[in-house]
Amino acid sequence: MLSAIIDSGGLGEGAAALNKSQPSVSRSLAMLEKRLGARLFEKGKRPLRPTELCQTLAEQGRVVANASEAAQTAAELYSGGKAGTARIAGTPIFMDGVISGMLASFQSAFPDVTIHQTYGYLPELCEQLSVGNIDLAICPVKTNAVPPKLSFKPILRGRNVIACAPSHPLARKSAFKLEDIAAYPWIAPPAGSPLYEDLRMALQSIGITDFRVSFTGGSLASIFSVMAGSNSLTVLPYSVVFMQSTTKIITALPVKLEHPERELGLLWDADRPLRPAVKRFHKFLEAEFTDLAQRIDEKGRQDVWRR
Amino acid sequence: MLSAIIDSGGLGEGAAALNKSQPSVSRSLAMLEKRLGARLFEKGKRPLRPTELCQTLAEQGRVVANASEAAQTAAELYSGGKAGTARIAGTPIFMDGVISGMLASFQSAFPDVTIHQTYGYLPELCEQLSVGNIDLAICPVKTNAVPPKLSFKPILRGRNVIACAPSHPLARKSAFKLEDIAAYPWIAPPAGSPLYEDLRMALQSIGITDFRVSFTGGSLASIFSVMAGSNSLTVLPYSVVFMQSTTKIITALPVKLEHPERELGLLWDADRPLRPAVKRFHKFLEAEFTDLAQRIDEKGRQDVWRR
DNA sequence: CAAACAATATAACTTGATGTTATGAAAATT
DNA sequence: AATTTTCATAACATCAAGTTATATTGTTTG
Repeated sequence: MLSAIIDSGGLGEGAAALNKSQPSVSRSLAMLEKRLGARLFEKGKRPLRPTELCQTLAEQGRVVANASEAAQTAAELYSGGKAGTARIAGTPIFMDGVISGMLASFQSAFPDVTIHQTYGYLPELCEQLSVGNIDLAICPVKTNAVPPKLSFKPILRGRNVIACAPSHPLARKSAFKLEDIAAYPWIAPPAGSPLYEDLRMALQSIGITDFRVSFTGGSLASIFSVMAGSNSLTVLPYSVVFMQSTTKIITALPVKLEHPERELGLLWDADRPLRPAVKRFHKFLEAEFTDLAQRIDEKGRQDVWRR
Repeated sequence: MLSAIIDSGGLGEGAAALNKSQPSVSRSLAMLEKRLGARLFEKGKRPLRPTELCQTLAEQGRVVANASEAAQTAAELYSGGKAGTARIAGTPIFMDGVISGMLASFQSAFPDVTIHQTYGYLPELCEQLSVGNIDLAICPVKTNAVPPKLSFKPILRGRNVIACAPSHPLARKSAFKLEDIAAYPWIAPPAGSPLYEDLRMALQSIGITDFRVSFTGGSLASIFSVMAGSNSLTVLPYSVVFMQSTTKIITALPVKLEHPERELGLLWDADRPLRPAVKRFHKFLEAEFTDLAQRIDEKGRQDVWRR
């Protein structure tokens, strides 16, 4: 109040700056003077002149006002989801292959939001969610088997493809027979992962039951490296392949695999209120994925399901 | 409040630290949470765990609390007269010769009090006081002619002596006749000063009417210098000579001069309330002078008025 | 210097945050 | 399961601080 009066050069204008009425400020001043037992503005001077004590107090007041304002903006940022923390987790391949790219643009849009990322498969994710260690999970889920007590929001239809390096012999042929595929070694996802099951199932669906696994257990980065330096094949979600379309590190073979009955989606604990930053990230992902889904559809029709 | 709760590790103890009741703090917290639309402490956890937002707000709160405390101590220092400003003025010889020494000890006792010192003679001092440019004047005043509208507090009886360097011929004689004095040149105080009148009057009182002025118009420091390098004499308040007794720069001749009908005293505007720092200085000077007066009396009886 | 103007102080009233004590509810501990 | 500790709620009192209307005071001006 004191600094407002001093800076604006009058009691009335100071009051206006504070969004208060003039009498209110006048009385507050009088009360403070009484409490201090000292004048804050010199008596009987009409361009109000602050006393020594008033200057000193006003200085501290400015500090208070600044901190108060900082607190308010902090609270607003937080409430708006523009600041804070979101603890997310998901299956490694999706996180590395799809989410990480979106994270980059989220971070540049909301630099004050801290993202804590961890990895896990469905059972562990559910556990972490209900314990409260994470806020949001991104995970493929069987549509008819959403875990109880958790909310699920599907964001992408699950569609797997056979992936290989762009330099792979099959990738360069315009057409090939399914039997040709069997000749190449396979990179298998980690044994416990749903993708591993997908791999078996997918190959079975196109008649391949006996396949040679040349590499297993690595994360996406390893898979990319191995694939680039060999003629290996693997099964990956098409979204992961799609996200790499600019880098030309990986490509999809035009083979129609059977769809697993799963959808990529967001999971969270229905009982826990989502913090604003989490909500913001949630919304962001949804938007990104609705956009992505459409682009995937188009490109997928061209490249993979063209026959 | 938030930082108190966090630091003391509990709502109840936090309340105690704030000198408030536990329910009061509890409710304030609840209201703030409602206003923010966000929790400040995690739900249903008994060692209360602050949320992210709470930590952020508590940080700003600490800033506010510190500034608030700083303001309080500043106000207390000010009210106690231990901080602030005192604008004082007085006749040059007294200020330089007597007050300056006391100022030193006042400053070391109250380092946060700023002293603004100026010089002037009675009419100007009165003007400055009533205009409000100074808070306190230290000045010899005719006891029966205290200026109207001003308060006066006498602090030292006016007694002038003939002063000279310790090396002066007269100072080394155990006894001398008054006629001997006439032989030496005189240092005269500034023409307008009361001391100049005193000089004339004093010499007249001991029968000297015709005297030679060798130096005039200088401040006390000049007078000391001139006196040290010559056989000059001058008339000074005994208190000024006394204050130099440790430095042995100057000494008083054992000649009884007629007392001027003036007393050194403090002057201030009765209509203006004295600021605490001024009051403090006022009190300090009074104490110093009651002490000084006694010591002066003793030493004066020995050295000057011994016959 | 009185009149006019502008700025501040006061009066009277309302409101809401914050204080209290008493007591209920819920986590944590034994 | 019982006990203890800790926090939340209820009911009420108080006071700072908000309001509008109006008086007072300091400054400016004809």
